[in-house]
Amino acid sequence: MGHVTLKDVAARAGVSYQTVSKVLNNRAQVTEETRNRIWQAVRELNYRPNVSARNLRKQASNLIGYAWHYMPDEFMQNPVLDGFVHSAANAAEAHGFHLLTFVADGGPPRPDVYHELFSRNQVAGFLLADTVGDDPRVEMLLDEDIPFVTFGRANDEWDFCWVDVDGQYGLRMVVEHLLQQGHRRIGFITWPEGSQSGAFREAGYRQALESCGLEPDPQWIVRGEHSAELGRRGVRRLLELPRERRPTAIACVSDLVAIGALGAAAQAGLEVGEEIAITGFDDIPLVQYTQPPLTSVRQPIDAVGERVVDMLLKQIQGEVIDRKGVLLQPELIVRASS
Amino acid sequence: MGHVTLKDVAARAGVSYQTVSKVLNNRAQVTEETRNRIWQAVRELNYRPNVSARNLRKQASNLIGYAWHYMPDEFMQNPVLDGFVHSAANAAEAHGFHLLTFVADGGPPRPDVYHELFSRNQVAGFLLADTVGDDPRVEMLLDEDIPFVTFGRANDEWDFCWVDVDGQYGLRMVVEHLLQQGHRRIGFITWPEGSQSGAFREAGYRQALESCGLEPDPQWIVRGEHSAELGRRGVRRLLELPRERRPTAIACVSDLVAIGALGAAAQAGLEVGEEIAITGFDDIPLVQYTQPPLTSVRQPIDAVGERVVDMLLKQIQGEVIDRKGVLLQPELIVRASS
DNA sequence: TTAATGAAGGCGAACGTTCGCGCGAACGGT
DNA sequence: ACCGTTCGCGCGAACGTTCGCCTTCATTAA
Repeated sequence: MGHVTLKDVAARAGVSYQTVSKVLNNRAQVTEETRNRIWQAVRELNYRPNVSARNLRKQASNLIGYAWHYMPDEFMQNPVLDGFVHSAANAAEAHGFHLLTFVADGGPPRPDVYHELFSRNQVAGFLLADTVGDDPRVEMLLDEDIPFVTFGRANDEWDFCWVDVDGQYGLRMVVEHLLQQGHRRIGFITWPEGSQSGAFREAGYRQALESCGLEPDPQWIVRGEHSAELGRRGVRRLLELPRERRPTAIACVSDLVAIGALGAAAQAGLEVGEEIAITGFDDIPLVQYTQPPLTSVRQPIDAVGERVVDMLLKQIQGEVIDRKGVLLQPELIVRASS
Repeated sequence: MGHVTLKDVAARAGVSYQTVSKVLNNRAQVTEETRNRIWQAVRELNYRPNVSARNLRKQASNLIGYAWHYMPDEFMQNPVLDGFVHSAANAAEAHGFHLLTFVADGGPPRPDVYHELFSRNQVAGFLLADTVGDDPRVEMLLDEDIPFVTFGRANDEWDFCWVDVDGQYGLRMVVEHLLQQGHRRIGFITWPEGSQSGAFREAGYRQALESCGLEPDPQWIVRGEHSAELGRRGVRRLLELPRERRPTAIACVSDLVAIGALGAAAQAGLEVGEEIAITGFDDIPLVQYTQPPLTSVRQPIDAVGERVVDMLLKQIQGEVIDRKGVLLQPELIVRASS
């Protein structure tokens, strides 16, 4: 048989199909007995509501759009984002929503892709990751009053919902840990200026040093595009410094960078964890297996997914959001590299 | 203003709304002039069709389900699958379809998740990756006559659509290349018996050796679960063999395994590429940057995505599929490790 | 007895499309 | 002038829901 509809169920239960609908949605005043009859018919016929019909009638959608920002030239996919999508999808499914993922090569997708999806009523809102400072997508979504939540902050002057992990706190923990290990000259290999999360992490680095009365030598900071190569280059450059200014510990802005750094340090004949300390950020699964295992900062990625979906669904349902920005605290994972 | 519907467009163009629909779907007999009027009204009002209404009426869906099989404990995500999803999503979008991704922790999702999604008319069909031999999902989908295509083969006795990369050919190329480099004792580090794609690759390994008159020593084959650790263990074990039986080249079943092998060989004081050859499979982006860069086999992943979507859409539209199984040929990428 | 109350469930309409049929006008041929 | 044909477009219906209102009937209180 083709599709089972409300009418089929109603016929079998001996009621009108609208009543069946009400029972299924718990907004019915019916006797216990008819309710049971209806549920039994539902089970016997294996009825499943038609999503399109429901969405059409309710002028809604049970889909959440997420642009999967794929970069084939990137050396390694971003496990943090993978974890984010996964937890967000899980959280959404718990509320009867699903993730519609669309893709874009190279840069982030153009705002009109979002607009199109929304105005066709295909999705009820969006989740954004890797936003940039003045992200045109955020601007458009805000303008058009389309529900969305970002993972990561953007332009501070815009008033929208975001969830982020406190990178400043994360790096402060890292550096405080290194200081506690006795290190006094601590390098930092990071992204170019202009990166917002880079700036937060750098602030944490400086803050920890300064609260200890130390001023970071400008030469201790090496910048470059996100890659393992940056880590290698950074270590080489830091090791070239004269002995009395040479860092004994190096904090890296990400695990990927730290992996490069690990390699370069080993190549330079240094035993990481003994003669030099190296740390990462993100705690990707790989770093448990590096030689030596890497000290890193774990992002509470499941919590991020839940909060993000929670806020988005509230927006979609038109509720007021009490706290538009949510900052979650990461966790320091100390391993043998420091 | 709220949503612009066909009626709004029709009012502005001075025609009935059904005519607008026909014009937009190119099934109208109308004068050039009214067609233009209608299109102009569409543009002026920025009309976008309502997906739910369309799907409801057409008894269809513009979504393709894909279960994103996430394994947090896995050391490294699978870049091949990422590439697959990306290319499939791209191909789908070119035909007005989108990917609905749902998730499952640990193992593959239960068949009833698929069934549910389909019977609610949420999706029109499915894409499956990492299928296993007697995959219960495949069995169910076949039983229920739900459109789907798999990336990778399953039980040979079932008659369904699949696209796969010829791993046997891939490993034959690898081993032939190694033979050509003068190697005569070639090891193979692979997955446990029972893995289907493992079996194909192993067949290629054997075939190449045998066509050269060599018989593989059983000790040259090391098996274990997919991990970098397997590579390390494999190399150690192979290097323990007496000198005259010790392989001078080692083919690994995947890049991940090869990365472990690379590390263990270096640790044993061997210069990879000179004193020993090591190869991988998949050509993940990372292996361009290993020390030394890894010889690998590149899967034609874009082609896979396109074929898969193509076959699925044909099924959805009820066309007959001429060739149910498609085997695509990979490419050998020779780098310094061999 | 009667009117008010409330519970149980039916009914009509609407959400925005697509699709087949039908109708009037124009047109060409006899 | 008449008839068949084609063109251009309108009309009604249907897809499967949800939602508010209405009807029916039994119960209760005055």
